Amino acid sequence: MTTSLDIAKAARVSPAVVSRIINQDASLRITAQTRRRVERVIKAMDYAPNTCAQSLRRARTGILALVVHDMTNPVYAEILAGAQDAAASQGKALLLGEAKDLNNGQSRIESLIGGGGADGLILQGAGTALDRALARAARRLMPTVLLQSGHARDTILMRMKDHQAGALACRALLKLGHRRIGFLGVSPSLSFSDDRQKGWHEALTKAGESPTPLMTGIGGNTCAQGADGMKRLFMTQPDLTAVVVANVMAGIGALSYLHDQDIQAGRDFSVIAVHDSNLAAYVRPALSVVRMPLRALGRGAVDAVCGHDFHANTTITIPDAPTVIARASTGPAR
Amino acid sequence: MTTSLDIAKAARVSPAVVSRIINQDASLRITAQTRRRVERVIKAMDYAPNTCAQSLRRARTGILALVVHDMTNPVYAEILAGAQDAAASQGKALLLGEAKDLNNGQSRIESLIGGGGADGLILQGAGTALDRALARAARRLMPTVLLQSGHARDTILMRMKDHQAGALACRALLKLGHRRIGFLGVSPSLSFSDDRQKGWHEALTKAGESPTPLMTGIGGNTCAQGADGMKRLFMTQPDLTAVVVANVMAGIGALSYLHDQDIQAGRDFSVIAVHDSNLAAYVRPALSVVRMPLRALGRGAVDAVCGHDFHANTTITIPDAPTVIARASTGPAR
DNA sequence: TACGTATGGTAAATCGATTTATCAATTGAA
DNA sequence: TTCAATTGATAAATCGATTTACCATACGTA
Repeated sequence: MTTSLDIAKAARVSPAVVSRIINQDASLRITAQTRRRVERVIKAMDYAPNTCAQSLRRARTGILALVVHDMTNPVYAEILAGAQDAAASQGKALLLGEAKDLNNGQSRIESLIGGGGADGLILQGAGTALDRALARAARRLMPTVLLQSGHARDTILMRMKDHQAGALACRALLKLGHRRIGFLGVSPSLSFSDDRQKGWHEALTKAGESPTPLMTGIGGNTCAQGADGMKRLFMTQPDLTAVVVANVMAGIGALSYLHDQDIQAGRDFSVIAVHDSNLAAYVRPALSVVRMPLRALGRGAVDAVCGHDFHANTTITIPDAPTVIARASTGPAR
Repeated sequence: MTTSLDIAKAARVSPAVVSRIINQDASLRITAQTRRRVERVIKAMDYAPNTCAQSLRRARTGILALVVHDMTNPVYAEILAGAQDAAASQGKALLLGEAKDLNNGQSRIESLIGGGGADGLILQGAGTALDRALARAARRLMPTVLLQSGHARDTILMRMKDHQAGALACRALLKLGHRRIGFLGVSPSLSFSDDRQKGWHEALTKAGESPTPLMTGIGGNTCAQGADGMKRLFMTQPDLTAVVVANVMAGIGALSYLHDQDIQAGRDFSVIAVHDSNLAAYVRPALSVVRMPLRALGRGAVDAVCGHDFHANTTITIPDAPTVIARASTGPAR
């Protein structure tokens, strides 16, 4: 590898000059001639500073670690895309990890986080003991943001308006005349799912209904879980005419179950899910949704971690309001 | 941050001992007592070696760079997941980048790649000038793998059996009695899409048909592009009774178009797409597909990059054969 | 006693870039 | 002419871990 010393020798200057030119040190006074000479050598030898040496010296790497719980899920992929987007504009790179690969400090990403290999950590959907251990290890070293759920001292929790999303979804169905409206959550242990459920509960209550636990079920965040959840919910509560599904993938799964039962979504039964995805628009019947600011969430996390004003032990809620997008899977109650 | 010197002082040994204990140097002879003392201090002070210093000294980082062309696409997300999986078992971490964020060496991920911040590079769907520049910058420094398409000296091209996939899809339709079978590619500039088309072409020709360019169209890799492509294909070639779609997302889009035209997929018209996705099984009608070894592709790329036997300037084809999964979107020709 | 050989460690160079303090030479002013 | 200030750079310390070569001391043996 070409080093700054190689450049320095070839350009007949000291490594200090090379470094200061590359880093645009304004206090460096040299003749235009010398500057040109060095710049020409840098280009000719295709020199790029060794980033490890740089990071060691400067004590920052320009890398942010992001750990997610299943990157193949389009919903989380969207958050990831938002984070990547913001990272790129902040001049940072993203180190990506799967929560399931965490291994008590043995995995490479954990060593990197524990050993100053990243400038910040974003942890999505924290919940397990390993998540907690990672957050604990990171928070002393670098700004740490928990996305959507979880809590640990000295970190920021970043969330969306989940309560409002649940309420909006439910109100959209109420407006169509539905009264018996069920709820399919992601998982009861996840606070954001819980908040959506509370929103649903509140909207129903305000409308004069009395929601019961029997009207709720677990739909997960995959099509398979959603189909299964819909089936179970129907068994316990056959009189429902509509349902709020807390995750769009589960919503698509719910639609598939209805289709297989010859129940026509949008006419015989209504489904609305939380999170948009371009998929929701292309399944048939098209799935009505409450769009959430997923990209903004990812972006916000990166900005918070990079920002000079990192305030630990706070909760940040992305201000963008959830918006209802009515498609064919919702229709008037009969 | 705690350094090895801090540990050394607290345990009354030299930093050399600390390092050699942590790295399990077999040639280190010390009393069990000393070893315990050091280990206790390491644990008590929660010491983790600085990874930048480590990487600088050892000239390897334990990081692999992976640059993709749209991580929100479930198909590429699957490759990503395979890569992450293999990386984790190799004890590596993944640095993730979007091709669209490449910026002529200005982005952080490019500096890292150019400056030895990664041990290898995997570039998915290379095609643009920036892709080429990145591959050129990387290949001297580290093992570089191009996934699915692209070419650059001193790199490995890793691909799947795309020709076979196209042929299998087409043959599945032929077996159902279809003769007028169209093809919706991803983009003509992508070699893997082209190979699938060649497979389709060959299968049709062998069956005694004479495929023409008018029977092909562009479907991209999103639902929107697929719906649009299906529409155009119908306009130019209204006598088709079935179509092979080169990408599953585009396939879902095609289904949506058919639905909106009151054409019942599986009965009036058949659709089979390349790539499985759990979505394909949950749209209605369920989409028939040719499943490709996407995870194996991602895994293979990581293994190739990490392997001791990196042979540049070769093409590796993932041996797993594509398999047809017949669902409801394909049916007998009428 | 003298010599070889384990035993239990340590000293110091090194990886490559950054950065502060410093220095020689030149210019300008009094 | 002499002192101060500016110009155009450089020397050397530093970041933190790794690793090679080496060094005391104690032990066993002839």
